[in-house]
Amino acid sequence: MSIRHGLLALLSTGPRYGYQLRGEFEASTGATWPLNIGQVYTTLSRLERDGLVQPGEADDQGRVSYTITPTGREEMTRWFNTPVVHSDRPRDELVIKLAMALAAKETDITQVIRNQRTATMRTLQHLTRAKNTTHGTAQRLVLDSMIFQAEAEQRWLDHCEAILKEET
Amino acid sequence: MSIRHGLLALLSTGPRYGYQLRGEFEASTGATWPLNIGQVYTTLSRLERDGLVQPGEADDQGRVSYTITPTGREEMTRWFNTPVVHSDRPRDELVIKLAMALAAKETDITQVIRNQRTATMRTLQHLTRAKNTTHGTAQRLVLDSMIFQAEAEQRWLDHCEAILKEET
DNA sequence: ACAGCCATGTAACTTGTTACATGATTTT
DNA sequence: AAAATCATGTAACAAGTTACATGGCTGT
Repeated sequence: MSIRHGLLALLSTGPRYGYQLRGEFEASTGATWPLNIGQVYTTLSRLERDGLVQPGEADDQGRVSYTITPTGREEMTRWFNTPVVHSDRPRDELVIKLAMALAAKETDITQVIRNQRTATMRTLQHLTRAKNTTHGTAQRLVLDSMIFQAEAEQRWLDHCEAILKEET
Repeated sequence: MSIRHGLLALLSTGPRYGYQLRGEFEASTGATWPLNIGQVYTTLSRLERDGLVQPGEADDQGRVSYTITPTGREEMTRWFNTPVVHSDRPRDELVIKLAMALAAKETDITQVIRNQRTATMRTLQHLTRAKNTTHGTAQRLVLDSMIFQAEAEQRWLDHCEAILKEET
């Protein structure tokens, strides 16, 4: 529900039309999560369906601005006040993959780990380089989060390799 | 595509029926990601539709075992050999939330951070306790991954607070 | 008799996502 | 004139998820 709530939060400071919303969303998250413009419109329709936003009249250039409703504002506040918990999160594909490699007695599990480490290493390099071309605090924090996560992943991969070696 | 590939990987060591698959999946991931039994059947149907598995005849107790096809085996190998990259991953709700709190000039952004830190702390305690009742390497590695991630999250939250204070 | 587990399956829904169609305006 | 950007929108689909219906078997 990230995009849904993200757009809602952007609308909380005033009406916007679709194209503006994409711009502001990407200005915050940067190249990390590009947002397909089509998705903005589908999401806005669904927010409207659920009574969280309301479209206005099209202006002289055919642009339709959406306004947040009181219900929408409530929902946004609820979102900000409710922490993201562990069980809300989607299944982590990498973790499933290693767990299944173990269960399926994949012979090459250490190779799977090494492939992943190489890829994550490359990701870390991209992210570090990207930090130099960052504008604004939000973008920077998003990048830092990715970096922290990638580092944790590297540590976990090392840890997995160590434990698997132990078990031999 | 975690469940899809996960079930495929389990089937790679021999035919299984739905209920067995859920059991083995949960034996690996533990209480971390419980798998609704209905989802096993919907996923199996979709795997069949895509030619990756094939159902056999129902046995005397009405159980239908699925067998992986050559195409399915290929797909599984491809999965294991392809590292999970950064851009495959779903948007991280917490990161979006903080980025949007900044963009929306949420006054209480530090409160959002503090709420999250408390919740993550509690998660960490649960996870640490859960480690004592863990059986098997896979379950242990899954839990360790969650712990590493939660710790990275704590560090990131501290980092965010520090940077926001700096900017005042 | 009844609770609970084993076992299968379907219908309905959500979010996310992309491909496509359409046209106005702006820049080169 | 052509290319790029601004701008809206729809159709179609994937994957995940749950609620529900159904029935057999097992233990108390």
